[in-house]
Amino acid sequence: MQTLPKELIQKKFPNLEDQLLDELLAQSTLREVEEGEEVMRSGQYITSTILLLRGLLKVYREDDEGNEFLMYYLEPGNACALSMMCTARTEKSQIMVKAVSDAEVLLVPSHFSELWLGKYKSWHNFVIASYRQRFEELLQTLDSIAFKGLDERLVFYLKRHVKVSGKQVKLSHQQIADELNSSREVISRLLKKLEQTGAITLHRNYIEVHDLSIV
Amino acid sequence: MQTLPKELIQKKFPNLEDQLLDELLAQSTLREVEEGEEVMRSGQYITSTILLLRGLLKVYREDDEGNEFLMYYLEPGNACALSMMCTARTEKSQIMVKAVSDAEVLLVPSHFSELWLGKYKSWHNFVIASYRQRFEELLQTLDSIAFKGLDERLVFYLKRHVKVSGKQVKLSHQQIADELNSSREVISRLLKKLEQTGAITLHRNYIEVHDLSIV
DNA sequence: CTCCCTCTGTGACTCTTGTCACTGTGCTTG
DNA sequence: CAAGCACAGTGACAAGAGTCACAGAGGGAG
Repeated sequence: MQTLPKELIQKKFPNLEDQLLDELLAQSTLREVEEGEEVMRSGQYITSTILLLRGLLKVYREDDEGNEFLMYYLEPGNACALSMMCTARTEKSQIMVKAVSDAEVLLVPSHFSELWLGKYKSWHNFVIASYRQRFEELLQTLDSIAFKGLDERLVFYLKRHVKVSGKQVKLSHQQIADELNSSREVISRLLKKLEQTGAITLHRNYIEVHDLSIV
Repeated sequence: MQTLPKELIQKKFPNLEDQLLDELLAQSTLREVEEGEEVMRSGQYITSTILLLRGLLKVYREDDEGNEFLMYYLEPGNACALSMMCTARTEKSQIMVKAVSDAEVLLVPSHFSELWLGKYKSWHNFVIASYRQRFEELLQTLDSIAFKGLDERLVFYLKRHVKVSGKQVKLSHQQIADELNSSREVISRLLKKLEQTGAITLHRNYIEVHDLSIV
């Protein structure tokens, strides 16, 4: 546990009212997570709303057979919408949140998260805005899966990665395949094609993105 | 325009507070839609939140090439979560809401919908509950597309249909294919297989569902 | 009853994606 | 330096799904 400078939270979540910030400081706990660590695991009981202060998180969907795919990223100032839906989720398919880089998250006990919905206007605005934003992103992911071939999905995936982490994509083909719920060989082939168009350059363990709009 | 009996709304939306019901009566308009009519069309500018009083609606996702697939159903007492996100949606991919049966919808101008979020606790609870419910359903749809083959998706589709409309599925193979974003021949073949297991019986223009749990 | 149109069934073919097997390659570690 | 290992490339094959062509079958309209 570290000290929680109010200014930091205020900076990342500028729309929350002052009194709420005080309650946030009082009731929530700060957690530091390391790169690669799972912030939230499938099947786990959700007791806190997750607010991201620093770092980058990935949110995956998993099924009961170990398959997974990337739904979207969370950046500082975002909240995990799914952690706000503390309905009793007894389904098989579940959510996994993993830290892409070292990160700091603020854990708000669900109890307060619910309470504040009625108490603080800025909180319920924030929650509704979060839902909307995640809904939109989820729809985009859904589109790409439902309507596009794997080649286009790969481009979509790379574009999104570039947006949050820059043009040096430090991932192996296997990792990309996992996040697209595909297989390594197929991804290798498609990446090779992309390289031939000049959109990317392949290296060992990382990909250099030049221009994905030309594809 | 018909008269709007307050009792009817109260019955379908039991959690809305009394004063809000009065405002609802005052500010919203009732619209009757016929079977097959499109309540909301792709690309259209969304100016109202849709509350369903009677009938059954289907919500589709469409892309720019005319492809579509069914996201979920709306039943009386539900609201179209997407119509609540009146953010400027300039994307190509869009939403379409179609009436499965004759239906009555209540159109609440977005202005009031937003206003009430702060004014009525029961309204913002309702909105948040709607988001959650749709989010859950969307995730289920996403799962079936991402992780399952077309055969399982077809079963999922039929199950959902049975839940909202009963065991007499009055749809042609072509319609089903469209809603799964597939093709008629493939659906015909898969249905034939299902019939051979005894789960369903095929007729002209409708399917009789016996037991989909055995598949 | 007959014509016609829509719906359904089926075989043949293609394309995409996944799987298997194997090779090569560069980094790391002893 | 040599061995080992994860990563990457590639060909061959299989399975799933989409497309094309066409044949029946059923129902409605005249």
